[in-house]
Amino acid sequence: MKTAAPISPDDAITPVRSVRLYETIIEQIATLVQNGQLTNGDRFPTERALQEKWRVSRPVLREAFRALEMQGIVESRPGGGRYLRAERIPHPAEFRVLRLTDSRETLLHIWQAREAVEVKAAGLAAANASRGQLAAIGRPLRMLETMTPEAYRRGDVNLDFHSAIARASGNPVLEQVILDLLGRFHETGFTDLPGPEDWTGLQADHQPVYDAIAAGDPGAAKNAMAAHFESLRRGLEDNDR
Amino acid sequence: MKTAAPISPDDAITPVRSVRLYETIIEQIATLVQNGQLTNGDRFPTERALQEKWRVSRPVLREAFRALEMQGIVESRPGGGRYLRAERIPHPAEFRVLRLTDSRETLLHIWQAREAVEVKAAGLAAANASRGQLAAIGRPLRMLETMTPEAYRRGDVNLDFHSAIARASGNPVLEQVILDLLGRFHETGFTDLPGPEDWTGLQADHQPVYDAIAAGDPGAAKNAMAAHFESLRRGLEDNDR
DNA sequence: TCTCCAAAATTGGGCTATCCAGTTTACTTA
DNA sequence: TAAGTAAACTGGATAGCCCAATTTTGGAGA
Repeated sequence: MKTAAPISPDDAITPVRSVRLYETIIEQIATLVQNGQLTNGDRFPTERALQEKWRVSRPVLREAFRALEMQGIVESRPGGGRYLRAERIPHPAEFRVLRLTDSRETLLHIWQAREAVEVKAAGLAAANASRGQLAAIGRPLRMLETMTPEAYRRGDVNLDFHSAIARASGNPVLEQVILDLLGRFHETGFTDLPGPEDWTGLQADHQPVYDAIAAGDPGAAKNAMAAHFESLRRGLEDNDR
Repeated sequence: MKTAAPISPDDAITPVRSVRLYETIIEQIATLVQNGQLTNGDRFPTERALQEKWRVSRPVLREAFRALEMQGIVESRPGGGRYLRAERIPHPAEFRVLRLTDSRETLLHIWQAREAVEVKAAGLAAANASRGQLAAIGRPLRMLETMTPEAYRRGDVNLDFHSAIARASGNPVLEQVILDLLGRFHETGFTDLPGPEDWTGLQADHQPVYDAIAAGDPGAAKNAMAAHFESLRRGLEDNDR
């Protein structure tokens, strides 16, 4: 077995991999969207129309749409046409799905990513937060004092605090990234980070962040947020789920 | 219009959406992998064999494999068969790629988000990058020396550099976030950041990042990446697309 | 017996033609 | 004018075919 390929000793050469027709079709669709000829809710031309326009067979067309369909980018309604369900067609590299092999490892990865964006957001929030946004950050902090275990278990308090800061950053892009990561973090089922007993510890972490933002000190805010992530990191590494 | 459906007043009930055949095939494949009948480098049965086994047509089979192929889960070799390129088949929900909904945000917001996450990635890459990953980072750097304006305009060189670092970070979550932001950044049409004339300037920015990663110095790598973002920020603020 | 090479079988890539079941659209009729 | 029905349209799925690339096979020659 393994009669050895004469070329590509350790497949570092790149196997040329001829371009598949369905890939070029996806690019066609992508340019269609980029040019603005098609926007979010729009209906695609019919298979038969596109088949003639791009000179490919229906099966190929369907392969391309299937791939996009599974990404939630297009929606197919039998008898009713196809509809665009995204603002843009992602870059091919983005299609590689995030494969979560080990859930504990994944948790750390999400944590790292969250730290990067949330530290940044804390700094921006300190510089930009309005009165109302500041209040939104302080609210979950005060709720921490008078709270039932069930309410805490729902994890909303912690989530509210972080998403309020994300919003106060004044950067919608950053905010969306943070919200997405928060969502994934909660999906892992890791709702009770510090243990339901020491909310005081959580508050001890959150309070300095709030104070620094309220004081309008970006450097201090970033440090406080970084310290918060650092202090909980150990708990993540030990605790098995 | 809208003769009103007795059920589902505002279609929140779920439109049943009949199951597509290719989806069931993907499930079949998934169980095949789960049962251990197929492991990572293995070769799939042929289209003809599976077609008979599962009683579906070839096009359906191909749609399923295409979808998995685009995720990098299977590899198709014309004349050579199909191969499994993953340890497991992700849950359907995981296939949804991270997509930020609102696309009309300023370049600066994306830039800020990129900085947060890419500086982090640079630090991780310095600590974790393998030989091959380091080579992948250096490659676009060398291409910068001998390049036509057209090739540059395509923006791939810059994109390759940044996505290589993202991958080298060893954090798939971070990588996905970065790829998404890179995609959005390019979508804005802002391909020629520093102007096609001073590639030397771009290289002057990129080189220190590479050097620090190659040296395995996380602190230096983060600083170099931060400097890179800072040096281009002004250009972004002035130039109105 | 072993090596090397060409012919044959295999395999994925792709196309055409056809049928089916929902969905729209258009037209007829009350 | 409104309602109902038939026709046209659209995506879902199949069958069968051809092609090019890759393997496999079977010799022929050393």
